[in-house]
Amino acid sequence: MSIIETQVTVTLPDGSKRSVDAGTTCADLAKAISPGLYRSAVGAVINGEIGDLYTTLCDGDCVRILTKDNPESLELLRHSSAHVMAEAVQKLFPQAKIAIGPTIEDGFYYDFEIPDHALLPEDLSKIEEEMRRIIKDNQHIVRYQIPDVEKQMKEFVRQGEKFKAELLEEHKDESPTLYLMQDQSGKVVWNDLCRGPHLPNTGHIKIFKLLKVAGSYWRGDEKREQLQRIYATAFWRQSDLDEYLKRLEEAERRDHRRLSKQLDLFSVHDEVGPGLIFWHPNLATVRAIIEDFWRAEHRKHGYQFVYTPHIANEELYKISGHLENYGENMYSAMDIDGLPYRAKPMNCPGHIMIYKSKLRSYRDLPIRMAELGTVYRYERSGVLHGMLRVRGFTQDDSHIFCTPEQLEGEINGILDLMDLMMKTFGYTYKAYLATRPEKYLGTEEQWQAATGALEAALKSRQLNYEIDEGGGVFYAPKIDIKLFDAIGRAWQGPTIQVDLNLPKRFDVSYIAEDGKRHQTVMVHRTVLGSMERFCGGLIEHYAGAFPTWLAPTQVVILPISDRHWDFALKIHNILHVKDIRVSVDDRSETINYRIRDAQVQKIPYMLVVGDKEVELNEIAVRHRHQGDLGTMSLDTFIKRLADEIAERK
RNA sequence: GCCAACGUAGCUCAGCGGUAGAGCAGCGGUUUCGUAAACCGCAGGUCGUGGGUUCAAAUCCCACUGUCGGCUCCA
Repeated sequence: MSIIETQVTVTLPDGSKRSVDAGTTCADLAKAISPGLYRSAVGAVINGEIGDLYTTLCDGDCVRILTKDNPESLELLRHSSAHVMAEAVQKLFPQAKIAIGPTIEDGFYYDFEIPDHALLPEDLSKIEEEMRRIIKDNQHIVRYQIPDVEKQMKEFVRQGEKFKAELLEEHKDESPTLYLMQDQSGKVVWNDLCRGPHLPNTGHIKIFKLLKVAGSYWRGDEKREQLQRIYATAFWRQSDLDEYLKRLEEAERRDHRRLSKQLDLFSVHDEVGPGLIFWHPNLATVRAIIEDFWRAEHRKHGYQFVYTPHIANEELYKISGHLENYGENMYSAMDIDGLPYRAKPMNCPGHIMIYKSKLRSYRDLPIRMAELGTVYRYERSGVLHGMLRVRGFTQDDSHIFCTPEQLEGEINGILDLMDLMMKTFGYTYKAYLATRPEKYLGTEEQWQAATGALEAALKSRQLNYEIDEGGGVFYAPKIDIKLFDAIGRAWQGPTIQVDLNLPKRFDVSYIAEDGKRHQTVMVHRTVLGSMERFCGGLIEHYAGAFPTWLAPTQVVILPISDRHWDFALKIHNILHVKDIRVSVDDRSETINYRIRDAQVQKIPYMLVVGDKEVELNEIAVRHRHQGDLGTMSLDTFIKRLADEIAERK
């Protein structure tokens, strides 16, 4: 053994340099800086990468010691918690084989194959209990570079850890490491093939919770082994966990399926089929108003409206390539006069038919065709979800036909419209530019031109965007917009695609100034997505309390007793002719009961009318959120209401 | 499609081998009320569908169907 004693120099976060003995670990460094830092240290960031606390420092390293006050340390906490969970599961279910256990946003999971047991929710508390024991043991978590990969491989095979063996085989040339769990005597009680990093010991884990069991596939591939997954989370502070659980509860409270029952919004029927939505009057009202708004804004932005058939000879989808590339999502053919017809899965071929119905000149372009087009797509039964994932839906679909020179301007126009829509509904958003994937159609120049136009438009309006390298579809680069709702959840939003495929397949062209035929540039875009998904999302975004301009019922009049009915009816009629959605609740229930009912129905305004109001010819106004607003004249109220509706608040 | 759980009155749920129960909603009365649930009564279910086990099935078993969570976040 010949350890050469030398010094290495490292840089600390404040920029200062420190000279330490070679072989010094981050832990030693922390101890040298201050005993307090050492006690609270759980890891380190070395040259920008999170690492173990016991990582040996190299000359020139930039080091920052991580404590639980650093947000990055949650990664360590959760990753180590995943190991503890896996150790607990294998202790309780010796047949369990471990797959992978990464950290994810808000927590972590671990996948297992347990041949002799299906995990039940009840098992979670048992596993938690076992985890607590492991944590109490304060096992050391030690990084161990595998000296002999072949030997370790055999060991995994002997243990039946086939997933770990497969992973080791895959990473054998990357100096693979195990993370060992050692008890206080130094005995290795558990290990996992893992690249780390991890906490120095299990004692740091205090606040964790197993959340749910779920199914998954090894490597996400449905042809491979079906695994059982446990989702869980861990935090440093109880208050953080409480807050997280509260967020989950809030999401549940806003669930559109739950609110639908309470507010009578939509239904799905076994007799009819899954994924097919029935819009009840309340939600149909909301939709109709959104559609009116949508039409008005599209008209302003130079769109023309079209309607296309819901079924078509499948020849159309052969030409478009949908049958070939999208056939799995299309419903099977029906026989009409001996010819196969299909329910339409997309609106684009139909719009192209309209475009191609006559010769187009460059002077005609751009042509912006818009349709609230209902389409039917086969979605696998397991993915259906309320209104958010369905089999029949109406897209706010548009196709823009233009010249290459017009493309950037058109993208800009779409972004304008999108921005207006999102602001109106109170969403914030973020843009992603998805570029050419590995498999693609068209030429490199076409991709460059199309992607360039998309990016130029984003840049010109100084919109913040991220590049999603290779994230485009095979026939088009695109801009995807991600929405963030009232509680910060992300939703799939508008999308803009420059199609490099259909114009060619359908020979979509125009006559240019040079008198020659040129291929038309075609852009697909949707701003709301589908009415189903958008309205479903809106329900959750607003927690069922639609803003006044959208509310199915905007005002309910509550006469105190039946001698006030005439007055109530008079108010009702005045509001009704002003196009206010108003009703009178003259049920023989107490006023408190009817107020409560209106509150639960989230009706924006309640007008209470009794002796005082009749005498003064006024109304007592109650707002669903602000409560009693006092008495005012009907004119004052109408003005307030009209302003609110005009402002779409 | 696959794995797991679930399906009882309009809604939320209890019952888990002896032939179905509550609260709310609904309907009929009484009450005529001042800012989040008045009182009394009535009615409502072939317990998702089909088959099996049993003297007896909502309850146990099988199949189907639907709902719900998950199946991308790489050792």
